[in-house]
Amino acid sequence: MNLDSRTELLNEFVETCRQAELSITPQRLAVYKALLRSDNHPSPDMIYKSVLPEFPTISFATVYKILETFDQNGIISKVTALHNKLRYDPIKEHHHHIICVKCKKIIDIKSDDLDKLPIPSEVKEDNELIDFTVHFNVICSECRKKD
Amino acid sequence: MNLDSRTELLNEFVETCRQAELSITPQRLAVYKALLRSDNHPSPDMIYKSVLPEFPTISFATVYKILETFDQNGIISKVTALHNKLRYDPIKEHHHHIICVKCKKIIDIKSDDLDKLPIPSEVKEDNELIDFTVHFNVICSECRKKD
DNA sequence: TTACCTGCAAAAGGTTTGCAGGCTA
DNA sequence: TAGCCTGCAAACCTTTTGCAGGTAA
Repeated sequence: MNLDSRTELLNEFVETCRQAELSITPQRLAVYKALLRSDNHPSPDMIYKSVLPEFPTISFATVYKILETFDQNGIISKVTALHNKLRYDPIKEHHHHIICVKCKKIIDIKSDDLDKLPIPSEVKEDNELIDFTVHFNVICSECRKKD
Repeated sequence: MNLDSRTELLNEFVETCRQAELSITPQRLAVYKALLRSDNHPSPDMIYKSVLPEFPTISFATVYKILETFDQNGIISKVTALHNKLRYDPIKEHHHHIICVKCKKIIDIKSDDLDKLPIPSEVKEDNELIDFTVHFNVICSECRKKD
């Protein structure tokens, strides 16, 4: 990432925090900078280690809380909502998933159109493609009712 | 699932086990039947609870081992390879992911074609769509070299 | 000044591992 | 019979929670 776009993103971050009424603490800034620095979809412990040199007193719990806050406010996002539990699929036919980000319910969808989606050349360039699925992240009707 | 297709799948299961030189133990059969019974992409503990009435002595570790074995032999599959660690994405532009199922490396892909994929009507029917991403599950070149 | 935020520590939750004994093929 | 499979228990790893003190606005 070049300097201009980093500065731009940092300004945007400050603006987003103001709008969301989030304090811009040194810890939050450090975590956000670590995220900008990263290029590999970091896990909380990677962020923690990356922040540690410039912030030796930060705690693991704080990193978790900050990341969750950022996610809640649309500043960053989880790569998958299904990170906290192993889920198995017995169906072998090619299909796709609707996933409720709140209750983690998973619904299958079959769609010929989706099955035929264009596979970008970079996918097969260096990798052995096993399969692909489209994940539709939603809030399901039950969870909407609860809010 | 109707009886015919259940019987068919069970026969297929037996055949797959033979080909993979897997013993067909009562425990494995019970777990497989529980998977067929399920319609909600069960987690290991859901499978465990589902098997328990007909198999009160089965252990949690066995369920995990059986599910892993089934996955390794293509009998079932994980809904996401990223279940064992939270991963964050700082990029807000719409994009998609190449995921190595071995080392869990994640690579971004941008593609206008993928962004425009047809969203099945059932997705928006009852749910509030937040976003969607295509997950390309691969074995990356580094991991292939290791094997 | 006040509500929000951090840091510590402990707990919780999910998954993996090692090993001894038992069962399938 | 031999090697694979199970069940138990403990360990491990990640994530969450409660609370007391500190800090941003």
